[in-house]
Amino acid sequence: MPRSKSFDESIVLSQMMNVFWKQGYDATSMRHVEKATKLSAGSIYNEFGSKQKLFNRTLAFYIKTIIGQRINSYLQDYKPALEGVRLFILTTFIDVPKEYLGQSCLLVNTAAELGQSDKLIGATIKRGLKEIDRALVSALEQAKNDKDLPANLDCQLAGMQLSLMLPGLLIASKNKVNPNQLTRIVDSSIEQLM
Amino acid sequence: MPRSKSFDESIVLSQMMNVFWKQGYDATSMRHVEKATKLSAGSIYNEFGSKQKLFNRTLAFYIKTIIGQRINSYLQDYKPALEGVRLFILTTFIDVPKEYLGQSCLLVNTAAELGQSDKLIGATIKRGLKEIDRALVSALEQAKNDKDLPANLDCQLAGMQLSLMLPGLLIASKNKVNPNQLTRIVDSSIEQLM
DNA sequence: TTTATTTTAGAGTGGTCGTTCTAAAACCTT
DNA sequence: AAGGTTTTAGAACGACCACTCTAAAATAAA
Repeated sequence: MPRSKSFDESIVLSQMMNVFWKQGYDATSMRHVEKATKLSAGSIYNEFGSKQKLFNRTLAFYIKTIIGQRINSYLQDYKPALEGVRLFILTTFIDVPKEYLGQSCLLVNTAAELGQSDKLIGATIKRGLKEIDRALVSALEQAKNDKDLPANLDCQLAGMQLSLMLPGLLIASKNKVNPNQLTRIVDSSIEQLM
Repeated sequence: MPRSKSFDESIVLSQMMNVFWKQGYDATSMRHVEKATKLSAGSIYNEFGSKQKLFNRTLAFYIKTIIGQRINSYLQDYKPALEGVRLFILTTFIDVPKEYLGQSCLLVNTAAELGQSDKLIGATIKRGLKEIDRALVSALEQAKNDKDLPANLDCQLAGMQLSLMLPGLLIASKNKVNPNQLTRIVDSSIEQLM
């Protein structure tokens, strides 16, 4: 009978997530990955097949855990729903868990870095972006039901409008624009929906 | 007396611009640059010193020419000013000159790819972003003077809000979101200022 | 035409990339 | 404990990276 694996996959994925998140796809070499996971290249290739597939798995893991958790916290049952929307957006660039601070968002980073140039990864990106969008829209609809937003608001449009701000917020925050200023922009964007 | 150079700098810069614009900084090797400019590595290093400096010069050239031209066309004396603002934003993802189609914006791409990780280039990015912001704000102020925007509008805030949309629009457009939908978002964002 | 100076082409540098290979170590069943 | 199988570590692979070097070609003054 075979020897059993010595590593826990979700731990490894979360270690890889940190490396890719900090440095991006291209700038992260397999040497970096080896170091971060304390596995050797052989084991990694055995398990994941290629750097591309490895990254794709990592990105999917990120969407499921990091983004999924924020969706759960702020866009699922948060009351009032509109405040949840606000917090969801703000937490893209403030109140980031200490260990991830300044790393912005892996999904958006990747969307900007790789775009549709890589088909496999591109599909994962698209799925992630759509997930955010859907959650935002449904939270806005909830807020509309709660009479916090006007009855004639096009939530689909408003949701896309808000999700469209995320990349800009991340880039601005990366370039050291004052977070208070960014918060004011978010607040005023939400107010304009009312 | 020395032999004179056989190339025109602004032609070379515009050739380099195309390569970097299409592929990004990391993905572009000196071989690519050699091929695009039809110069050899030696000449390029003679003239620019390093890949980093070369890219920085190219990015500055892009800001001066491509972005500068769009600022001139739409944010300087365009009447009505508010329509100029609208067109400036829309032309980030539609009506792009054929030869640049689908390349999105080199400045924003770079801001996302390199962020503040490279100091030299980071400074150029910051300068470029600020230039766009300033031009947008002053066009909004013009529109306010023309009574197309309410007198109590905070143009500074509104300008940042609009410029913050640009990265998101580019990423969405890169990921094949319907341009008509994006146009509707831009229009509704501008209407919300009124 | 000669001479001084610069630009040029392109081979060559050491280093790092993603990936593969190999053989020893580790594990589970019998 | 022995045998069969897998995982593992780490060396090794060819390819390509940014960059440098060298010597020939090109130029413009004398």
